[in-house]
Amino acid sequence: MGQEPGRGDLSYAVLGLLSFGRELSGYELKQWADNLRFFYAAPAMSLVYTELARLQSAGLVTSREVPGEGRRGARVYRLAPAGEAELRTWLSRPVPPATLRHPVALRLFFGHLADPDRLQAVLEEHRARCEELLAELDAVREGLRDDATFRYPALVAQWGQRYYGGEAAAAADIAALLPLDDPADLEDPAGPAWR
Amino acid sequence: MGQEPGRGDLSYAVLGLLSFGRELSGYELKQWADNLRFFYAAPAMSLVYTELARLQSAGLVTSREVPGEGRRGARVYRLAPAGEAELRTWLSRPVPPATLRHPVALRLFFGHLADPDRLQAVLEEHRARCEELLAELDAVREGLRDDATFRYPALVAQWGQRYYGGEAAAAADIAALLPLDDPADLEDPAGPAWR
DNA sequence: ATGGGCATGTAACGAGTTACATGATTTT
DNA sequence: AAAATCATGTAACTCGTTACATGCCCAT
Repeated sequence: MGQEPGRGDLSYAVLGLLSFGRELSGYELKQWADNLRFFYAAPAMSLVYTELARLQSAGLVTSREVPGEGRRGARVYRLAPAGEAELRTWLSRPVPPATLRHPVALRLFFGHLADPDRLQAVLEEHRARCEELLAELDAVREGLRDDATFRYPALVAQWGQRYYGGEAAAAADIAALLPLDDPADLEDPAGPAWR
Repeated sequence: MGQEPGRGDLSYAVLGLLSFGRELSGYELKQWADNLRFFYAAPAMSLVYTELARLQSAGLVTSREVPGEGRRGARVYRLAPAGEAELRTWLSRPVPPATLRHPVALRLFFGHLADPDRLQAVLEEHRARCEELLAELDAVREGLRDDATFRYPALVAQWGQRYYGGEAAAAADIAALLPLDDPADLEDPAGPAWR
């Protein structure tokens, strides 16, 4: 009896990364999977390996040994027809709601307890982090450009730039509204600084 | 020896919800906690109860029985001084990175495997969901208006409207770019439809 | 020789969920 | 009479994580 494949989205992400026509080792697949970090939690190394084993025993991927010239050999995985079929049905199934865990927003929610300077620093840190991700996304898009195979990943990267650009701008605008000692700041339903 | 309090942010969220000066039962606290859903996963009912018990045995909250007139009595919780101190030190500690799990983006990433109509439907569904949340946030802000106690929560709600407004717009703009059969769509580094 | 990249896995743990269990009171 | 709301809790489980364990090859 084969291992059940995990049915979380991350499971399908691992499978999906094999759908671009490349054979990948677990190690390589993990590098690719790290690009998911912009919009989804990247799977841990250990998860990639356990997931690949599961997918293989479910018949969704095949693997073969590649003796390494010089370096250590590796086991590389390839998407099986059953795996592609599984991916297609996955894409036709209902999409779970997006989940966001935004520790900065959570802290802002309890801003009445925080040192105003600290709150500023938290927002600024967040803004800076978003700018970093923006730069990383630039690099990703640069690497994806001109390869039609990755049109959809490139589109997602483009979406990500918009997303993190928005986050950075929001952090800056909110920082400009603090400290919130004057309740009048909130009178305009759309807020004073944007819209 | 008291139970260790959980050290996840959700643990502090439960504690923080008692920092607005109200005494709350576990049940009531859960209603309040549901407002966190816009920017953080709302804790399950069962978590609220177990967390309150932990917080109490750690001395961060106190509780008392309230006999119910007519309806069933309840145990209500109040923030203890040690709990407020704990919240303040929490707010001074490093903020973990935001984590986003965006199943729609994940599916778009593997768009080359999907039926184009299905992809459109997924984006439209996401857009509609964002509009719903936008409306819910309107109601939340309406309820929070005029109460200076909740200035920061109101600010977060305002941020949330900006956030979900951006998400809805992005979903619509991306839908307009599909299907991605012409790689020329991606030639402009900033994208054709925005910036 | 030290550290980093390649390469693979196991074991323990954690933070949270869903499912289950119970029961009064109120509204439809 | 049924369904919703108020009210509280336990138990099982899931989806991951971090920590641990191993070992080769290459550059500094």
